[in-house]
Amino acid sequence: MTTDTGLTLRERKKLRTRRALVEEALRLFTEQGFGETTLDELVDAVDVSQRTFFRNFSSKEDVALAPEKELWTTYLAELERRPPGASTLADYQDTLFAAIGQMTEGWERRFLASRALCDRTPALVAHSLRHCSEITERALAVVAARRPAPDAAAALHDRLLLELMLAAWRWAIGQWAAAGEVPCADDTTCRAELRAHVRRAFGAIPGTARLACPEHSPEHGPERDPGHGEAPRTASGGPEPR
Amino acid sequence: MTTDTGLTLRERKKLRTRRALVEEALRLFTEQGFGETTLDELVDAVDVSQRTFFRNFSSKEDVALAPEKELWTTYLAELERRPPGASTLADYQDTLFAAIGQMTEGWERRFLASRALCDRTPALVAHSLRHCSEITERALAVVAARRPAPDAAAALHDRLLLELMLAAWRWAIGQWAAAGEVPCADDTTCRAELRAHVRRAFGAIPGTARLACPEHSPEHGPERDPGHGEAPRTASGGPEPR
DNA sequence: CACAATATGCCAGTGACCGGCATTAGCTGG
DNA sequence: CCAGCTAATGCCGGTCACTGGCATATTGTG
Repeated sequence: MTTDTGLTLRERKKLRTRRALVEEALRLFTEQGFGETTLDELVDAVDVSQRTFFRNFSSKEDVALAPEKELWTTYLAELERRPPGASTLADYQDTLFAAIGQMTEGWERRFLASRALCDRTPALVAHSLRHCSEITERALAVVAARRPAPDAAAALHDRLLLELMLAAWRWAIGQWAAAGEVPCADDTTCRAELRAHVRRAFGAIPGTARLACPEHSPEHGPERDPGHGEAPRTASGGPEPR
Repeated sequence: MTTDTGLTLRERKKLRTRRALVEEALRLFTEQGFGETTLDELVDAVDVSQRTFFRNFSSKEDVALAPEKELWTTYLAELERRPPGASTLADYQDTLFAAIGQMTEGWERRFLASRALCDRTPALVAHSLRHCSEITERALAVVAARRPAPDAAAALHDRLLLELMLAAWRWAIGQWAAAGEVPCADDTTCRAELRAHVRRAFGAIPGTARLACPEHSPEHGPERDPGHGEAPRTASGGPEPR
């Protein structure tokens, strides 16, 4: 948990309005919908001008996704701060947990609200995914800076591993949100449950990985019929079909 | 390649303006930028009203991403049409190749233009990723309909495999675009190169998969220092710390 | 206290997007 | 060939997100 000490008065003031905007935005969007809430309503409720809003957030979507951005900004900082590890899944998970631990109070509530909004609002999904992809690029840059990929294949591996992790993350928060519809007892247990979901999702990755290797037995869904009549013709490795 | 025969005159006319809009949009956006081109410029160039534009496309971004949508719509149709296979990576690749084969003439040129625009325009990235995620959901629904996942873990595996595939796809078209800056000799070879890139990217997935298994040796980046002093404490598999 | 640096508010503009309504153009049965 | 139907289109007005310019206020500093 970070605190505000060491900030100048002006900065604290700005931070206060910023937080008020996030809080009020999540409240309004949740109550009456994202598209149904105008910016004027929001800024009137917080009693600031539109100009001020746009100096704090780049768009209407931005404020709704503030909790998500907060996490990933911290994640990147943490990734850069940490000693260069092997950049494995376990490393990524550690870094993620560290970032989660640094979130300010009430973050889990805000984040869940933000996520629920995403589920209702396609425009928010788009912005969220874009943000994710930007994080991916930046994280890849960090990893590449300390351990340059020897060739294109290695670079692809790094990227796929990261995307795999993000997919697992998305799954985890999906599960978390589904279980968290009924509000948690308190913030601490709520956050602990998030960690548990993340652990579970990350733990499933090796299984998927094994599944992706065609040479290994699929071992999943034994009820399948491998000898199907009109089986899909094998495409990988065959000669170039015009 | 699909042809227009069997369509009524009205439908052909509509299709013509639709295509003209895509063509002109890609041209204008490429020449003077996405944000710098107003809708009025576009519709004036094609000589239709804004109203007509919005009956063909849901947004300004939509028209810029039309080639991408064309591919994935065909992909989904193809996925549903095909006999239920094992839903492996090879299946997905086959389906993808089939969809690529059905694209209309000049698709590769349009698609590359659209992609180049994405690289320049964050807003387009957002919409593109959202579209991808929608395709993922629909594809998962198709797969689940014919082979319901026995449990949550299996469902997660299905999802991760699909996301892995899409990540590989994005990588492949990235490579394709990079190589295709210098225009291809002709459309056929251009498309053949795309297939080659996809094959290569998909082929790399098992390697990544192996990498994601912690029990296997990393085998990639032997210059690493595994015995680092402040090694990250193991996170996966430990007892649940409440 | 004077002065510099920001933050803020106000305002007018631009452009995407969406309704309603009249008009036109392609379809269809006689 | 014509009348009637349907669907596509154009026109128009309105809403709203977002931007830039400029004056004002508030805070940090010597």
